[in-house]
Amino acid sequence: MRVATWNINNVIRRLDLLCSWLERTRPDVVALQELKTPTQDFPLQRLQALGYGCLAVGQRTWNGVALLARGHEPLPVATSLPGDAQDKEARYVEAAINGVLFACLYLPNGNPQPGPKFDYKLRWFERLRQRAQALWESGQPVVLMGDWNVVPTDADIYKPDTWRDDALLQPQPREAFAAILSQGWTDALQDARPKDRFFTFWDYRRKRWERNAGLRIDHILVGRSFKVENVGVDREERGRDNASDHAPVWAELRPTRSKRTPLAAKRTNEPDGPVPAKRRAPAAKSAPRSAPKSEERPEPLSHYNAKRDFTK
DNA sequence: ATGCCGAGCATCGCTCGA
Repeated sequence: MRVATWNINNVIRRLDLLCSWLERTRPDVVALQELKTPTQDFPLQRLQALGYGCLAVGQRTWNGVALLARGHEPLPVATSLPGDAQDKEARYVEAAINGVLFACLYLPNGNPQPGPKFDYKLRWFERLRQRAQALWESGQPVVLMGDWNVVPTDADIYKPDTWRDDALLQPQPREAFAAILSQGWTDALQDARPKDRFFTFWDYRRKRWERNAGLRIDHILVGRSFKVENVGVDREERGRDNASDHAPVWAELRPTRSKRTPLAAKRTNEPDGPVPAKRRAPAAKSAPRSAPKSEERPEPLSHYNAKRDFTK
């Protein structure tokens, strides 16, 4: 299963680029952020024509998130992040797709800091931490992906000192990101290719793309039901005319366990954390990089996901 | 400290993003 996240920076303006990328790379599930369009203006028909079911949560001018699923209609689970009924910004959507729970998130940027926007970022991050904890404990197959607006370490930016006062590098959001990872999630890019340095965002200003002055702020976090087989950043998308300032981040995931294992894990009270190697499925060293066959995917859990409201 | 780019809109100048 190939999953991807892309801050598209206006889905209407970027629609031709998005469709071209979908046709070339054929991801199974895509998380989009910064749609910058009301839900009713989301380009549903163009994406459906490419075989994608869509769940969009839009908003005029700013924000907006969507989940796209090739050959499936995403089953809505949540259209906002629990924990603050006053928060009206379209930054979170969750759906069950072919038996896997996907969250698409657009974390507040937080600049300038300190200030009310940074406070909002920290509160939002804490709500996300609690949500991620609940999803981890559900035992379901889960993938969290989006624009997290956090540079996890100084190795994830071209020159940290020029950004030292920026909200993306502050200790508090970095600690919040680390706290979510410590629940047991795998940071797909970091885990699969720890020696490589990836950037996912290059500011339009100061020729930062031309200078490869980038940041890694778009992340795919994978639950214990999957092994990360391959990852990448489609950098060429950032270099195109009329491009978003972010590039797509993708990961190839392979189920690690049988369809019953999440429930078995709950019965045995397995503690949170990485799954011991002996309990993983055998490493698929010779496995092809293409998407797994349908019979290798987890059993659909729609009967479970569709009826359970995770927002309560 | 500022504008640098790209975009929206209470549009020809401001705000926002990151």
